Amino acid sequence: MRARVEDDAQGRRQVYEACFEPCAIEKGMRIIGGKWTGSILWHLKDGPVRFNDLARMVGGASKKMITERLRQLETQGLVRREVMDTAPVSVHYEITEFGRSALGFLDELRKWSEGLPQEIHADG
Amino acid sequence: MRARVEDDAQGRRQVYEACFEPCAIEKGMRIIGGKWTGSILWHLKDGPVRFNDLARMVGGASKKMITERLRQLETQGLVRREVMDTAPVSVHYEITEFGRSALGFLDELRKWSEGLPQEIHADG
DNA sequence: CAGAATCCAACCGGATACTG
DNA sequence: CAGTATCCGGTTGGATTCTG
Repeated sequence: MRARVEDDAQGRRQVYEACFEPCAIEKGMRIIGGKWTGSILWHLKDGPVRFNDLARMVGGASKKMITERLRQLETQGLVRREVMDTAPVSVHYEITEFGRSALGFLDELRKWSEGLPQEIHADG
Repeated sequence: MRARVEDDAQGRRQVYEACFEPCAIEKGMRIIGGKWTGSILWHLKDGPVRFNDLARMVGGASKKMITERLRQLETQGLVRREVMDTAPVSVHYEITEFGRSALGFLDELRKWSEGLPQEIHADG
C-alpha cells in the first residue's frame, strides 16, 4: 500500500499508488457509501424489518429510494428479502451474514459521527 | 438507540427510531461517504501531499473534483491547506488531528472492501 | 504547478399517482 | 401493504480551456 514514486522521461517526479483505479476505500464507499444504503443496512441489525417500517426508520428517504437501495443490497447479498404469504402481503428484509460483516465499520462510523461537533455539516 | 413503537390514532402500528432525521450513520456518510472524499482523506494519512500528486494518487477523479472535495474537507477541519511560497507555487494538503480521527473507520472499511469477492460491484 | 471558469449531458432522487 | 410508473427539476461531475 505504499506509494510508488518515479520520474518520467522529462525527469519530472510522478507519484502513483498501489491502489489503482477504484482503490479499496473508494470501492467500499461505492457499495455502502451511497445515499441511504448504510443507514438501511444499519437498521436491519436487530432483526428482520418490514418494508414500511424500514421506510419510517430510515426517515427522509422516499419509498422509491428504499426500494432501489434494497434491491441493490439484495443482489449484492447483503440483504435477504422474504415474502410472507399473508393477506395483505408482508415482506421482511433481513440482513445476511455477509451484510453483518459490514456492521463493524458502520458502528465505527456511527461513533465517529456522534462525536462530531454541531457545526460540522455535510455541506461545506 | 432502540426503536420506538407506538400505535397511531387509527390503531395502526408505527415504528420510529431514536435516530431522527439524518441518523448518525447517514450524517457520517454525507461527510466522508461522498465520491472521492474518503479516498482523498485516506491518501493523506502518511503525511502532506501536493495537489497534483494527490490527484494522481486518487486516480480517476478530475482536478475539479479533487479541489471541491479538498475545500469541503478544509472547511470541515479535516484537512489543512498550506501554500509554500516557492516558484512555481507548491501547495501541501495535510490531514488534521480531527481528520485523523476518521482513519479508524476508513481502515475498517478498507479491510472489509479488500476481502470482498470479485463479483461484488458498486452497481447492482 | 495549482487551480478557476465554463459548458453541458447524465444521473439522481423527490413528488405524485396508481396497482395487485 | 409493498411496491411500480411516470414526470421532471436539480445536482453532479467529466471535458475542456484558460490563468498567475
